[in-house]
Amino acid sequence: MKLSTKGRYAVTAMMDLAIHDQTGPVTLADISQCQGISLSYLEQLFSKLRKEGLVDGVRGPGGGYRLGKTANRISIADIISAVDENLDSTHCLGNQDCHKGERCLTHHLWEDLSIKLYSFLDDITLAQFVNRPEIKEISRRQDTTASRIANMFPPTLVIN
Amino acid sequence: MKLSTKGRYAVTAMMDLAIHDQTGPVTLADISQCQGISLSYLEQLFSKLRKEGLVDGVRGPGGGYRLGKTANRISIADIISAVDENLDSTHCLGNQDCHKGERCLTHHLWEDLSIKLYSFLDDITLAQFVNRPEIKEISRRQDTTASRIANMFPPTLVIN
DNA sequence: AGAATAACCTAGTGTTTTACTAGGTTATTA
DNA sequence: TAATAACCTAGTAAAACACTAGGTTATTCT
Repeated sequence: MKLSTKGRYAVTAMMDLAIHDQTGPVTLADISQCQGISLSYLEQLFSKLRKEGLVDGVRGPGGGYRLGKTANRISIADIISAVDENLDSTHCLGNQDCHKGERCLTHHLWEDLSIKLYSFLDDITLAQFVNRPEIKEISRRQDTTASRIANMFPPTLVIN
Repeated sequence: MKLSTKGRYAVTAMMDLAIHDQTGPVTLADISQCQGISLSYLEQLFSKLRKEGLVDGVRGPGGGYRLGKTANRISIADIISAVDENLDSTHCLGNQDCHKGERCLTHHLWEDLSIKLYSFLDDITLAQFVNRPEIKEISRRQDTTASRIANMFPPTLVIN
């Protein structure tokens, strides 16, 4: 389980899709402009998301991307795992010389932590973000100004 | 909140210190050999850990590093924050052109998730790993072989 | 049918981060 | 006084990140 800017890009982009799930597909050009990520980089990320079945691509005018499953079946862990290569090279590599055994000990402890973290992120779904009434309202109307939304969303929110 | 191999190195090294907290300081040379990380790289990581007060360095023969606080006051989040630069550049940079406001929306949603993740990792302390009876036994005796420990620690463990 | 759209694909590139090497100095212990 | 091990700095190879540039395919609208 790795967590970097790349994962954040993917998650926020998926949030965008989830918000507009009822409205229709979202183009990568829109996400690119809104979130300040290069179009081609987004395409690469979405290629991986698509291979994992997290999004569906719709070609042609009026097309874009939409969620590949319902929002409550897409977890944050799903998204991050999809874009990170995640070779998971945590398995004892060349540690046979560890006479006291601490290597394997800390390795197991880390693996345990890693599993707990994954479970944590796997229990958080896109639906938990989108099914809040304030957000539903925003996804319904398209003409909302940024300032109004900023008022509706103070810096700190509480999920669930 | 970033999570990478670097963070894992720091966490597992700190677990090592926690395990030997009663026994005495642990040298970076030992950790380097056991965990397969270069000594100088460890020194750089521990320089940051030291600046955050998470470890104390003991010079000279018989020296090494020990925990800077009690294990129950050192969280995983503390350790990861210490070694990652963590400029936290998630704050709306050049997104004023976002006419529909989705950028700020997803930004807040991500920030919320980020806070939840931090809280999660901040609630897990080194003590939770070390205070288990099996591990206490291991830290008591020094002659334990790796195979015996491997038997004591199946791949999947459950914390708390 | 033709033009526009937008997904989809590949190769290459600058930048940053990662992890390491190599050299040192200081403090402590035997 | 010699050995130890923290502590420090500079430089570097490799990987990951994020982007540019060029295309192709499928779909929709005129």
